[in-house]
Order: sequence, then C-alpha cells, then structure tokens
Amino acid sequence: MPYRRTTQVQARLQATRDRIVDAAVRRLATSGWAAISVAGVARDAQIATGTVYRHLEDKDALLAAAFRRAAGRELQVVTDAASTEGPPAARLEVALRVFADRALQGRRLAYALLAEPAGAAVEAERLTYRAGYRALFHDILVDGLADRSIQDHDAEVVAAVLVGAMSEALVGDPVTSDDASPDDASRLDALVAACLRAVPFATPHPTTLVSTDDPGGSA
Amino acid sequence: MPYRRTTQVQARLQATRDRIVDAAVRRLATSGWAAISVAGVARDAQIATGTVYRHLEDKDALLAAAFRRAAGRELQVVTDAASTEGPPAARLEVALRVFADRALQGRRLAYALLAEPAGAAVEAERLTYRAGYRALFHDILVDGLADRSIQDHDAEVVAAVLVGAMSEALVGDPVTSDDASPDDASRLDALVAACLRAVPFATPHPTTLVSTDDPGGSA
DNA sequence: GTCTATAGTTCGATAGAC
DNA sequence: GTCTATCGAACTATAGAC
Repeated sequence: MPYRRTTQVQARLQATRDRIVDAAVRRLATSGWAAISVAGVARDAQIATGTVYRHLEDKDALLAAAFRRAAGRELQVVTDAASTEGPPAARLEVALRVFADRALQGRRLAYALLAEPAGAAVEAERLTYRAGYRALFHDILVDGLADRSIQDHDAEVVAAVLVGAMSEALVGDPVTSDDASPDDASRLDALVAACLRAVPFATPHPTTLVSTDDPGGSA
Repeated sequence: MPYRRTTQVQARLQATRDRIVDAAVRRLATSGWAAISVAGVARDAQIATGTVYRHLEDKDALLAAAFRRAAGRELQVVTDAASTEGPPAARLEVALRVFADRALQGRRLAYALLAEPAGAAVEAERLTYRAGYRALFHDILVDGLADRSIQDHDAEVVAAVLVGAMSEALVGDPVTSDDASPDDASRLDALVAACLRAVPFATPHPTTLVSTDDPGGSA
C-alpha cells in the first residue's frame, strides 16, 4: 500500500520481493525449474501477476533470483560448517559431508541447482556459485599447505576437482523424489572418501571423523 | 515417376546437413555459442538461410546438433584412447590425459562444451554426454575391480567423481584464447594426478607416467 | 494447416501513502 | 494533491491437438 521509499516502504517492498522469491524457491525445490510460472508464483505469494514485474525485470530475473537464494543458502551453510576451528583435513571433510548430506536430503533441489537444464540465465549463476565453492575449498587447501598437513600440490586444480566431483556425483536420478534411500549413507561415505583421497594429505588417514548432523537445518 | 529419395539424393542431403553442422561447430570452437547465428552458419555452409530449416527443425536443434557432433568426437577420441590393451590403471590414465590434453588444446571449444551457458537444449545434451563419460570410466573401474588392481569401491560414485573433476578443472578463463600456456603441462599433470589419487589402486603408483610424491618431476 | 490452450508480458485504472 | 505500487484483464507468442 505504501508508495515512497521511506524505510517503512522499503521494508515492505523488500518483504514482497522476498515472498515472491521464496515462493519460486518452494516450487523449485518441489518440482524443478519448469514449475516456476509467473502466475503460479504470484498466486503463492498472494499478489497479482503483474506485480511480479514491479520487483523483477522478467522471468529470467525471477529464475536467477530463485537460484541465488537457494544456492546462496547452501553455500553459506557449507561455508559455516567449514569455518570451525580445527585442522584443514577436518574442516574439509565436514564441508564435503555437509554439502553432500544436504544434497541427498533435498535431491530435487540439488538436481535443480547442480544440473537441471534451465536456460542461460541460470547457467550463468551456476558458474558464479561454483567459483564460490572453489574459493572455499581453495582456502582450506592453502591452510593445509601452510601447516604442512597437506603435501605440495596445485590448490587451484584440486579445489576445482573437489567442486566438480561433488557436483557430478550428487546428480542422481532426477525422477527420484526426495525419499531417502538406504544406500545414501554408503554413497555419501564413498563420495567423501574419494574426494579426500584426491587431496594429498601428509598422513594417509587424517581423520576418522564421522559427522552426519546437519548444522543448517532446512526450513 | 514419383519423386523418391534415391541413395544419391540421400547422400547429397546428408552432405549438406553435415556442412551446416560443421560450420556451426567451427563457429562454436572459435567464439562460442553466441557466434552461432542461423544466417552466419548458412553463409559459411554456402547455402541460403532458409535452407537450414530444411535440415534442422529450429535453432535449438542446430545448437544441439553442433554440440552432439563436437562432444561426440571428443567422447569417441577418449573412448578409443581407453580401448587399448593394458591394465585398467594405464587405460584410465591415458583416458584422463587425452581428455585433458584435448581440452587444453582447444580451450574455447572445451569451455563451450563443458560450461558455457547455452540454453536448455544444449544443457540436456550435456547431461547425456556426461553420462557417456561416466559409463566409460565405470567400465574401466569395474575391470580394475575384476583383476584386483583396484581395491573395493563404489565404481558409480568414483566414475562420477572423475567426470566431474575433469569437467570442472578444465573450465578455465573463457576469455583466454586457445593459446597454450606454459603452465598447461603442470596443470594437466596435477589434474590427472588428483584424479588418479581418487581411485583406490591396490598399488600406490600403478604407472610411472605420474609422480604423486615428488613435485620436482620435470615434463 | 488451423485452432486452441497456455504462459510471458504489458498497460490503464485504482487506491493508498506522503 | 501528487505520486506510485498494485491489480487484473488484455495482448502476444508459442506449442500442441485435431
């Protein structure tokens, strides 16, 4: 109802935009990119169809915003998990586990974020977020080089290897719903183990950490 | 006498279609997806613009065909390289090296095939070809399990890890032209080494092509 | 080949806030 | 009183059916 850019109005605008993007993310997490229609999202957000365009340029902008919100949450959760005190090996393992665990918890969303064909606008966002994960892993690897817990290696390359490995391995059958499979635990262990093997730790088995908790808590 | 598609006519049609797709691939390899315009491709193929649509449904079909031709060649080359006689470890290493080497030789094309935003049609093709690489690596890993040269592991997961690792690590700066960088050789070695580390070989160093302990090895 | 259904986008009218 | 966010119907384009 307000009309000018007072703080009150600004907050209201922001709240409406948030409702729009959240509605899009809900549809994305349930049914993928094709489920995001402007009219449907507007209905979910309890606004008129045309109002969507007051907040987002066009549908591509809506898709990109939905991607950024969902992917941004994931990256934040993994970043937080890796920010704990402790040796690089442990931080790396927890980052990998949290990444994989959340992807398996929300398979449909993971597929949408990691692999589902979605148009060039979303593709461009994907590249940005992959770079974010690269940087996160790179930082941990450099720490490992500094404290000699990881042998000399090309941290840029290994960081990219980790990002690619996780992304590719967690793209399962898109038809599969979010139902947890009994194989999930072993697949997760196999994936984390393979990723950790790729990192040249000074000691063969740096950690025996087994942490399956989810510090992020998806709403 | 009614018009029939004689083998001769069939061959000519095929040849024209091939010229169209090849022209698209040339533009792709030089300048990426944005460089593929129907008019430009038609000019390169020395046909009228409208003729393109007699061979391909629409632009998306042209893009998809260009992807399949370029990506199909790559997959074939890697498959052939991995089809040699020899232990699984050697076949895997040569497959990885050929994959990476070709990507570094043609950076622009590699970026286009592996990562460049290109629309949903091309995206869908990408998933298909990634599955092809997964199958290729999976076969080698299973061979290694059979002859005990590779320890017990989840071959599906490790195959996915290898595909993802290679794809992600070879997506360099898209601005960079195809000029070979002096770092290429060491980056390639680092990448192949990281991938091979992810595979639990029964013996630490299955081949002498890669040294994982001493970074001092000169290429 | 036409027709219809669906979905993205636009726009004039309305009403509420400064 | 002026300004602008909102509404929702109309417009347009495309895909699928007959």
